[in-house]
Amino acid sequence: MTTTDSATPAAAPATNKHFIRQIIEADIAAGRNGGRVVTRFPPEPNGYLHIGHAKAICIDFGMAQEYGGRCHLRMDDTNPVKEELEYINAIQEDVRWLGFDWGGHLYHASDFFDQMYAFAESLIQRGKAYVCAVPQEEWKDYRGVPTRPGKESPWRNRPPAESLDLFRRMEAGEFKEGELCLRAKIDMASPNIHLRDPVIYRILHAEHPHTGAKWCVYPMYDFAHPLEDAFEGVTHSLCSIEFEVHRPLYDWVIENLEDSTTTRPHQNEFARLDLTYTVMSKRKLLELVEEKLVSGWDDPRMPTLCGLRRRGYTPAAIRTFVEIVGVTKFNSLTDVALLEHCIREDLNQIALRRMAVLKPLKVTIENAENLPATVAAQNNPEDPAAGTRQVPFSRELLIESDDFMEAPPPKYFRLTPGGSVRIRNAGFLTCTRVEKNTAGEVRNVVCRWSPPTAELKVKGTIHWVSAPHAKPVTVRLYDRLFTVPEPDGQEQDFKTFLNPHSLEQVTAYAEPAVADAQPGEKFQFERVAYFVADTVDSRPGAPVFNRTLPLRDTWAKVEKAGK
RNA sequence: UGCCGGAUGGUGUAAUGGUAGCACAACAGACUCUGGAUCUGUUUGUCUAGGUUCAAGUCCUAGUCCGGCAGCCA
Repeated sequence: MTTTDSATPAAAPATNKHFIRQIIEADIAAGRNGGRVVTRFPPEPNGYLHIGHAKAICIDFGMAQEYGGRCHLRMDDTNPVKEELEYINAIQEDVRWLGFDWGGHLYHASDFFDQMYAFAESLIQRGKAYVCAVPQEEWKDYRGVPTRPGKESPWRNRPPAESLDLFRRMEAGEFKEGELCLRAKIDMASPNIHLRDPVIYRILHAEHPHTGAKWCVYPMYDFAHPLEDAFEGVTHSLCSIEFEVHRPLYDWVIENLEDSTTTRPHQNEFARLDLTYTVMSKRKLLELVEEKLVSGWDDPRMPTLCGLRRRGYTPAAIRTFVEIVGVTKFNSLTDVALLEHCIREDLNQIALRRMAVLKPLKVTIENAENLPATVAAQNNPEDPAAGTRQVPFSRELLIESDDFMEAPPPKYFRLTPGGSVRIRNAGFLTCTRVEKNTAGEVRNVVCRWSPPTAELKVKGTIHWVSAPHAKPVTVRLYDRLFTVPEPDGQEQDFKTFLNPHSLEQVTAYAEPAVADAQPGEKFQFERVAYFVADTVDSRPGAPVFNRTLPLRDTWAKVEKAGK
């Protein structure tokens, strides 16, 4: 966690009354569940959270906040084969970083394994579930396909007492994985496959990260999820649209719950977030990590929350982004430019300004008699409260090599032979001559300096650092991870579209104040880009900077258009 | 070809029978000690065909296209 990300426990202000808000308001108005609003964010701890999860988090926690309710964080750990403790901790850190608080309401699906097991027995006793011995290879055949009904298992009408006995022996560990399973007895002819006697408990001889060796039978998602919601008193179970077809089963479980005192939760579905120039599936992100195409889950190019955090994104920007994107059932693809807009807007307000030169060119001042030793510079013109600092000045400066051109194109406002330019916070430079190396390259731009009071008419301002005072710092220039808007869904593998230039490391020369940057601190290197001091590789006095994203560059556009 | 969803500018969304609006992007201009920021303006849209109505993005009918569902994953 960084020092400058103040985790404001508030969602972005509501911009529109989307359908989830409408549903909740109608429920409150109708007095359903006593007008209470309880939501939950239920990640499976089998991977790191990404920007897509951020949408769900902002909705789940945001709705609870907005309507005076609460939101539970729940680890959906019903499959010990895939889940790990490492993820459980990372998930909590990420949700907290995003600015949300679950109070004392941290749950695990596994907290309710006893109750779930008891409920399963109850279903058996009521003839609503049975132990099935159809082997997995044959089950496909029994289940049928969406267009054709399935056929009933030969064990479907096994007496409850027999099923109960077998189920208890399953629980006792008497059977191998896959040998038996517990199914709900619903309707093998249903057009909804999820209602064709779905498996609700399976045998898994696996150590569970939370319950250890206590169980060898584990509930399936479709059975466990509605129960978790009911047991926790969740009123609004908000999830993504691929669960829409599961809703009848969700309702079946809830309706068969005998305890009428529990809350009656309802499931509502919204579309997932998808972004251009990235991939979002856990599988593909894992692939990038495992094949070392990125440095890890927190590589600043990754769309994971830890990656975005390390890249310099702020929680506020992500929350605003999610609010702007909105909530619908339409499967959309959001332009990553919108996310970039949100982070630019936030960073513009909060990032301290500094000067740093990425591709240095030497400037020598010929009239060195009356130079100031330092000049004052505002830390953030957008925020006067950020104060000012003194920046050392001298007769030898470094400027950006792009800021000098011997033969400038039209509308070039920077330094040119015989021309003048303003240097940020420190007066003006007028180029009197240049010195070149034997290859004919400009190595030194000799200038006459004029104080700020000179009021020279210039169109441009450039940044600079004093050469003898400059601190070399490592700077990582990150760019989009992929070269095409939709690396997914192409004919070729998504990895063929990896951007070979997504990371370029250079040494920049910065004003001295930059050396004191604390890990996680955010800056704008004026006229260049927003940067964050890396939380992993920075050392005291030797920060490493990650480029969050470049400043808008109108000149680059003009230049490109001219070509 | 079964079931469940969905379709509004390039992108994301709003309008809940009454002037199709907002944001991003793009483009043009103003301003500026960041070619940043800010401000102004411009371009571009209701999937199709019928119907109801004084009035339809919205309601009805038929179609088209897109997404999801056939793990003892979540």
